[in-house]
Amino acid sequence: MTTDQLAKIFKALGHPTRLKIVEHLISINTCVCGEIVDIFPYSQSTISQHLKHLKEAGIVCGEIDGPKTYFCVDKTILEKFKTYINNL
Amino acid sequence: MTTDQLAKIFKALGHPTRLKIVEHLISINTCVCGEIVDIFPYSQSTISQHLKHLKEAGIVCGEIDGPKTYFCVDKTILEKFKTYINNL
DNA sequence: CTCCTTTATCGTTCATTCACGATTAACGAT
DNA sequence: ATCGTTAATCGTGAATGAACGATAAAGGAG
Repeated sequence: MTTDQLAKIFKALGHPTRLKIVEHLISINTCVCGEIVDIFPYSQSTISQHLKHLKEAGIVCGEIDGPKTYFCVDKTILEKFKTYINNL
Repeated sequence: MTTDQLAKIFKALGHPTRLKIVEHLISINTCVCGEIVDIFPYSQSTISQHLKHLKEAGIVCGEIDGPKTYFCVDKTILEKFKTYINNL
């Protein structure tokens, strides 16, 4: 992983709401956008934008299934990220 | 550590230059601002701002010694940060 | 005291981010 | 074919960030 890729992940996690979204995704493994909207005091469009941000950083992936999208944390990337930090 | 504190650290590391500065500080333990300015293609004021950002996030500390300031990574905070990530 | 070095801060400009409501797109069910 | 649900995108405004040059502050050397 390049420094730029790592910095992108750090940046994506550098927002309280996005960090909490990732924590939530890890705890329940997978969920749809609507569930996250229900938990946080932000609009659907805001949550969708945060999820997009996390996806673009590569730390989260989404699978479209009909009108829903199932989001989950990319564990391969997360492990690489953890390894990087542990080597700091 | 609260989510907000953690997010601040993530955010501080979420810029390629700042991430490289932290890597450099870890590798040489401590150094002054001028050394960092010499390494990166940015002005003194820009580097100083990045260091301020890192200090405000708590991941870096600076000790004033005469006209110089010695910067280093706060290892206690770094360890707490690592622990958090490993528990993800 | 004056000069030089070192770092911090100020003020500016341009770009990006955050949050929102409104709209669009895609799909399922009736 | 239409309606309801779900999510993504568009467009906007306010706030923040990144980089710079110029200036200020603080200390050491002569």
